Amino acid sequence: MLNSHNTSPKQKIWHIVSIIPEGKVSSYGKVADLAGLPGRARYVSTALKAAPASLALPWHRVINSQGKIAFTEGSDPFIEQVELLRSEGVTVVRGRVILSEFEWRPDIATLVLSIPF
DNA sequence: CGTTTGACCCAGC
DNA sequence: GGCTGGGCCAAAC
Repeated sequence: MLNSHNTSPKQKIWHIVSIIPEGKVSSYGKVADLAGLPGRARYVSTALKAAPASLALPWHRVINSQGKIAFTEGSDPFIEQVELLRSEGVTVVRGRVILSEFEWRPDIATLVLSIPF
């Protein structure tokens, strides 16, 4: 068995976020699901906030289930997220991303092989 | 300690 | 599209 017992919930979340491809986005709830924490979307935001900068996570690729940026519109982090997304080719209109076009849809096999827990 | 907060989500109007 | 109520629960107070 893999090391599921020594991987903390935060580490699992950080790992899932780390494998979201450039130019794609995922949602808090989806990240929670993939990390084995269904129903814990809220905790994903907590974990991202607590993530060490040294991990250099692509946190900007995580938005809400409606395709919208979760930060208050016009706030500094909101603006930063829009810029980061646009810099990698993701279209953002009024704080929203068209999920049908940019949502990350990993195939199961690739996903399993890229998750160490 | 008890209470509130929050980068959330979904079903059901 | 919007609003509500309920679920979620670690962190911050």
